[in-house]
Amino acid sequence: MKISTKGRYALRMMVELATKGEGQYTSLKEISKKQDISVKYLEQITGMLSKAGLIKSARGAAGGHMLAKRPDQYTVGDILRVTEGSLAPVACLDEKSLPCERLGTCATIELWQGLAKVKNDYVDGITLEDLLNKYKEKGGYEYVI
Amino acid sequence: MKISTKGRYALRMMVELATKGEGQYTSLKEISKKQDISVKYLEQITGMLSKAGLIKSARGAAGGHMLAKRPDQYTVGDILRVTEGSLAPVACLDEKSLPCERLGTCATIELWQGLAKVKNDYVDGITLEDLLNKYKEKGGYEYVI
DNA sequence: TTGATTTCATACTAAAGTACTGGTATATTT
DNA sequence: AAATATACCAGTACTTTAGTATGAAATCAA
Repeated sequence: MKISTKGRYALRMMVELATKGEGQYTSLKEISKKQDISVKYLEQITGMLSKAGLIKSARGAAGGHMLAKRPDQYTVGDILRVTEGSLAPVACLDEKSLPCERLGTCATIELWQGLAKVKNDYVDGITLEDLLNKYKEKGGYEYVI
Repeated sequence: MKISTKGRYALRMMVELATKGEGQYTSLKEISKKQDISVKYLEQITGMLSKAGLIKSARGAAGGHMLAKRPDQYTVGDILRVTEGSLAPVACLDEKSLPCERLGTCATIELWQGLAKVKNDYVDGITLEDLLNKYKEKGGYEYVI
């Protein structure tokens, strides 16, 4: 019942990207230093986010990654669902899952549907901008002139 | 981010125990048949529930398991926290965990605390009796005269 | 054009967690 | 004593997690 490092690191990386001005690329090397996560592992995460269209990436010497939208346009749910897969607490609620044969007499399906809903509603009520503001508040981001 | 079989089976078993009158033992053999879960695996789950005081168990020929309280006295959260451990989405929120060294600048701790709260509040708002009623509604429990 | 930098795409691996099964001991009823 | 039933401890196969390793491809600067 835990969020994996993929999802947690993805949020930390997105916050880091959000500290940069629009149209500016940030390299994984830099994020790796600031967030203490290996470049190689970050690459896997940017792969997911890039494929899902959440970030734009550019190769080469001056390349890196940048947000595809403004920080307030991302919810935490958007980012977690890409990196963690569905937030559903049971497999039978996943989109790709086969219908459960116990569904007819299942006493708990509404329970799980409800739990999925409160989780999704909660993470969709918080934006990347909210996280960025927390980060600034706590001084994790040094203001640069 | 999934509930494991331990938690799911525990709920199904508790519902099955709840169908029985007060003071009446149910054997794992019977639950195993009705819920199609191996007796051996159910043993592990009853072990946890028994240790936590959620059920009373008796060995011997007429033994089995029974609820320690009325169905409306259990929340789903009570049962899940025993079998799944904490519902916290990140390890640093677990009681026994060491304090996170990143806490000072962590932009996401409030996010995880909030998610833990909505999850716990939700599962604590549903009782075993609610599940039992669903089960009866759906005909999973045959009424015995 | 060469070299440095950076992403992209897989493959691999060690450790941990999940979902069980098996065997023995113990307790109770008949 | 025999049958029934849980309790407890161990083992095991499988999957997932959390990375690391290798190398190719693209871009830019000198």
